[in-house]
Amino acid sequence: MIDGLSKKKQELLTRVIDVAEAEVAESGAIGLKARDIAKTAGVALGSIYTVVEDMDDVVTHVNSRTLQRLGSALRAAVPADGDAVDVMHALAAGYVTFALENLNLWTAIFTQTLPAGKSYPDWHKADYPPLIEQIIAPLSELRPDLEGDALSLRARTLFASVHGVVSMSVFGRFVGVPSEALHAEVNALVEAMTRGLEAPKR
Amino acid sequence: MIDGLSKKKQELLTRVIDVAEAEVAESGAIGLKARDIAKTAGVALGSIYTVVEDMDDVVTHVNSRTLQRLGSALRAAVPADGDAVDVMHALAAGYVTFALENLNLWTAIFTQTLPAGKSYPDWHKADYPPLIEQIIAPLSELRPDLEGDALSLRARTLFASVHGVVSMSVFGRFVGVPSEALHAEVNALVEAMTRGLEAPKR
DNA sequence: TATAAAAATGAACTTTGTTCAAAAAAGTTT
DNA sequence: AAACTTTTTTGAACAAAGTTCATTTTTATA
Repeated sequence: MIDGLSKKKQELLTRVIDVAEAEVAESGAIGLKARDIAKTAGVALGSIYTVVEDMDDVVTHVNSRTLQRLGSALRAAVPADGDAVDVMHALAAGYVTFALENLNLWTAIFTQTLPAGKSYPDWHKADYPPLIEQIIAPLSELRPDLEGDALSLRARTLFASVHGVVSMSVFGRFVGVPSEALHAEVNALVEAMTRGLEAPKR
Repeated sequence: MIDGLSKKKQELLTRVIDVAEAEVAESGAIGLKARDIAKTAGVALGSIYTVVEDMDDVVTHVNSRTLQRLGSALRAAVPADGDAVDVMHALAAGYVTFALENLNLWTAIFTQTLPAGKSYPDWHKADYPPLIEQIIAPLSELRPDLEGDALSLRARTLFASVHGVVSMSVFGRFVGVPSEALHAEVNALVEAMTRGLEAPKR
C-alpha cells in the first residue's frame, strides 16, 4: 500500500487513466464521458469514483502524464554536443514538435478550467517546473547579463512566448502562424530572445 | 428585420448576452447555466434557444464582445504622437492591462473548446484579425527587412508570444511570470523582437 | 470455516442542456 | 371589430452526464 492506495486500486486508477488518455488523444477532453471510461475499462460506473475525485481529476491525471512525456521529449531533444544556441533551438523545436504530435492531449492541459473554489493538487503543479528548468543553463550562457531571479524570470518568459506562438497556431479560429511556418517563426523568436545584449537605449 | 432577426429577437439576444457576459466576468464561463440566464433575464428557459444555437453559441457571443472591447482598448492605447517603438510598447502594455482587468472574460476566449465537428461561425472569426493589424505598421517601420507575408507572419508571432506570456502568467498552476513583472518582461520581449537586425550568424 | 475488511456494483438521484407541442401575443385581412 | 395568421413565448418533458451510496461480491484474516 503506497500513496494511500492499495495495489488493486493503483491498478484500477492506471486503467482508468489509460482509457481516458486514449479518449482525450482521440477526441479531446470534451469527449470524455464517465460511462464510456467505465465501459471501455470493463468496470462499473461507480468504480471510477473509488480512485478519483471527479472527472476533472481524471483530466488532471491525464494532463500530468502528458506534461511528464513532454519533459522527457524535451530532455531527449537536447543534443549531447551542441552549444547553448543549439540547445535553445533544440528545446524550442522539441516543444513545437511535441505539441503538434500530441495536439489533443497538449490542448487539454491548457483549456481545462476548474469550477470556482477548486484548485489543482500539488502533485500536478509539480509537473510544470521541470519544463522551465532545462532552459536556464543555456540561457544563462547566452545572456550572462541575467542572473538569479532575473534569469529564471526570463526563462519563464521565453518558455511562455514560445508556448504562445504554438498555442495560437493551433487555436484554429485565428490568424495564427500556419504550421508550416511554425518552426521558422519560433526560431526567430528564440534568436531574438537569446541574442546577447548591446545595451538597448530604452 | 436585420441580420435575420426581428427587433424583438435582437433585444432578447442582447439581454441574454448581457446576462451571460456578467456571469462569465463574475465566475468564468464554467459558471454559465442556461437556467440562471433565463431567470436573471426574466424569460422562460426555452426562449434562450430561440435566439441562440446552444450554450457554446452564448459563450461565443460573449467572446466576440470581449474581442471587440480588446480591439478598442488597443486602439485607445496607441499614443497619438509616439514613434514606432512607443506604439509597440503601448500595444503590448494595452494587451497586458486588458487581460488583467478582464481576467475571466479574457480567459473564456482561449479555453472554450467545441465538440468535435463543430466550428466557429465567420462572424466570430472576423473578430481576431483587427487585433493583429495594428501591429503591422509599427513593426514594418522597425523591421524594414520584413515585408509582405513575412511581415504579417512576424506580426502574428509577436502577438502570439506576448499573448503566451500573459496567458502563462494567469495560468495559475504554473511557474509563470508573476503579475508584478509582467509589464517588464513583455517589454523585454517586444524589445527583442523589434530591435533591428544586425545579420544573425545562424 | 467463520468473520471481518476491502472492493465492486449499478440503480437512483442530481444537474443541466435541449426540444417541442401548446398557449399567448402581435399582426393582418375582411 | 371580428376572424384569421403569424410570431413569440412558455415550461413541461426528455436526454445526457456526473455523482452517490446501500447492497453484493470478493478477498484477507483469524
